[in-house]
Amino acid sequence: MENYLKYTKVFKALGDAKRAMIVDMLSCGELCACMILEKFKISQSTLSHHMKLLCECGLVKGRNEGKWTYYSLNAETIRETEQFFRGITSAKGSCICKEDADCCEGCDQDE
Amino acid sequence: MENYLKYTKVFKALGDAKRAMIVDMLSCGELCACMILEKFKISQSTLSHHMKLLCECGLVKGRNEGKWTYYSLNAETIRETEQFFRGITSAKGSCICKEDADCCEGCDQDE
DNA sequence: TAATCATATCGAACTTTTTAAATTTGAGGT
DNA sequence: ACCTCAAATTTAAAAAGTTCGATATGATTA
Repeated sequence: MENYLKYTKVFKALGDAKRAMIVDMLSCGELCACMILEKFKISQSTLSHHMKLLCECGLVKGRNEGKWTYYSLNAETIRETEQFFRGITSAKGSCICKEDADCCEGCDQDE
Repeated sequence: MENYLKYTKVFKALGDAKRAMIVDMLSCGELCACMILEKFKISQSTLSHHMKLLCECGLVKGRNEGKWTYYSLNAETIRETEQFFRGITSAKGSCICKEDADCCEGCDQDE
């Protein structure tokens, strides 16, 4: 149940084209924030905000080195998210309506 | 590039706990809107709105039968979304920054 | 220890999303 | 034809998200 909390945050993070592109860029390997900034027509503060969201949902890790911050993907969250996605989209997955008939009663509390 | 358009819509749809739960419920098989409504503490109009979003992004299909509307998952979009996710999270995927150095220039136009 | 550079945070404007009540539509049933 | 029921749409209000300029922080450099 608390999985919904965790992974809808990840999906929300990917629900923005720029953030999805940033993830794509990072799939090639670690990048400095300034490198990412060069690729986009956004302000530095906006990028910082996006990176914060990506880090908070666990999809991205940040690492400080002197003045710079290097970002890279978090393989574990990626693996888990793919698993969660499979879980909710296949009958073999968690399938809450089978497990617990009253599962959705409190669903508005976790947002 | 237009993939970002398409799949960030899917992720946005899943970026809401209730909608993710609805998808989970539908993974067990087709359900009538009224059945889904019973599970949630939301109004009929709100559910209708959520179902519209889920259909518009391609994740869910609707089918009318008399007064009722039956919803089911769209296997094709699910498969494609998983592929897209793998694409942007693995170095073997699309990796826009390798393919096109100026790929992100116009990224704010597609939202 | 100032100045500078890379990021982060704050504050405010603007846009989008979420939600529900009220209404409409469209299909049966009486 | 009229009534009823399921679902969609409209409307409006509140909540959340996006963006950027200005400012703060914190590390290197002169």
